[in-house]
Amino acid sequence: MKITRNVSCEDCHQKCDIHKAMVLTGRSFTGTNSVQAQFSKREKICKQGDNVSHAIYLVEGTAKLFIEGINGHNIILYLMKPPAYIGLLSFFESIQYTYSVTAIEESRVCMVDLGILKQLYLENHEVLLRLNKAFGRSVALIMNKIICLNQKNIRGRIAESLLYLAQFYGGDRYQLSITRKELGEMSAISEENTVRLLTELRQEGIISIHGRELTIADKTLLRKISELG
Amino acid sequence: MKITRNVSCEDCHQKCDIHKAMVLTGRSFTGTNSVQAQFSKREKICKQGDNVSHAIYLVEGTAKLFIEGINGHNIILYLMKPPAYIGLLSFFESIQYTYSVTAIEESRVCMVDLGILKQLYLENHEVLLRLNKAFGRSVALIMNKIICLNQKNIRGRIAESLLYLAQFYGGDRYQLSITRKELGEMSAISEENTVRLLTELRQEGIISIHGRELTIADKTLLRKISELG
DNA sequence: ATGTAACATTGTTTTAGATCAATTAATTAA
DNA sequence: TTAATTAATTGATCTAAAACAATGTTACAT
Repeated sequence: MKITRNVSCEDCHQKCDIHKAMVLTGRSFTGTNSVQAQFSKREKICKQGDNVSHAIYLVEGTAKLFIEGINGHNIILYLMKPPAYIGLLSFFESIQYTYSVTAIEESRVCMVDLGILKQLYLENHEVLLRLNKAFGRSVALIMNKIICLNQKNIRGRIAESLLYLAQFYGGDRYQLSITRKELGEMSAISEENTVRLLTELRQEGIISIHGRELTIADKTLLRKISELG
Repeated sequence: MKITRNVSCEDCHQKCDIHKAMVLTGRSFTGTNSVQAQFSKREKICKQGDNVSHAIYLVEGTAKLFIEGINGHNIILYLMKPPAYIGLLSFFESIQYTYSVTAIEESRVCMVDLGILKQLYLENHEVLLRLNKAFGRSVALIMNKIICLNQKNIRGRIAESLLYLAQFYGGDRYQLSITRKELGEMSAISEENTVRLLTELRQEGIISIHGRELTIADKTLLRKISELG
């Protein structure tokens, strides 16, 4: 982590939700102690078990949100791109993070003091409502993940992950920013089986793949596989 | 389901969060269309996929919240006892329930029109904050569930479920209100293996069990099993 | 009381998917 | 430019836990 700037939001040209709320309530930006930090690939932005001290907002780059399990066995719940709250799920009840976030591309985040955010939503429930919605979206993703991981076989799970990525990257042809191992961690599949499944899907003409570039050739069929497992 | 009363909250002697908020904002109770309903054992209170039209509040009894998976394979996320919001996780973002809730004991719920709740939190962010906290608690449970189901072996999973139940019932000796099958659905274990594991734990002197009455004899060891799998 | 349906138990078989092992390819750093 | 990591691939083996099967038990309705 490298602190890029120690600035008030005034000087920031990323107009995030929190900034908007501050303008709306006519609050002063001085003394907000907002910090912008840079994270390089593979660097941890927040760690499961650590105290939640700031609301972290992803401003640039890509990151993965995952649970650290026993003997280094992780589960990636979802990927994130800006704008996105990072320190969100742990916000209202937990004091410690229940998950970790790691940059998978060079990323920039903004860290806002929790106290300020709390004062803010006391004055303006719009902030709270917006936080809530983001919250709700995360939960929907997680609920879906539970079903997927526990009800589908590995074929269905990887199909679902590939469809998720298409949505995430915004197209049926995308450059994977995650490794095979990480793709496995998204789907609770071992690295080896992840590779085997990709090969299988390629041989069946459902996807085509060259290194990290992946194209979904037959989306209908991939959806079917995702549904039926 | 049997509608017990079609009353405004004035006549209700269960002073729930929503009621408190209404008093606080000085709102009228007439025309709130709140409905109280009775559900018998095994009856569904809300169903995955159905539209969310009311905030449902558990007033009496016990219920299980679960995801309905493929070929009748359910996952119970947690149990609920009053006071608890039932139609909560789907509240802010989803229009359809992402889960089902079934009474496992004779239960009574209160159904409050969503529109009213929305008006209410616009006027009083305390409601929203309280909803949020309940929300956060649920998420914490769910996050934990994901780890458990994917990182632990069946022995660790059932140990965790038994510890959860001790907490839920409020003691190390409790009358199981769920069947073996349901205990399995809490832990993603087949009914048969659930029985086998219970027998195993009994033979090891870690629990003692007579029909539906279960006593945790060695909590320390059970915790160890839950941790190490 | 008696039959029916829901629940519990135990043994056997099967299999999906992990783990192990070994090799090749691609990045990254020096 | 070449070591040194890190990532990808393929085959062989192993095993945890599901599925199958059969039987006993309890609870509930008529």
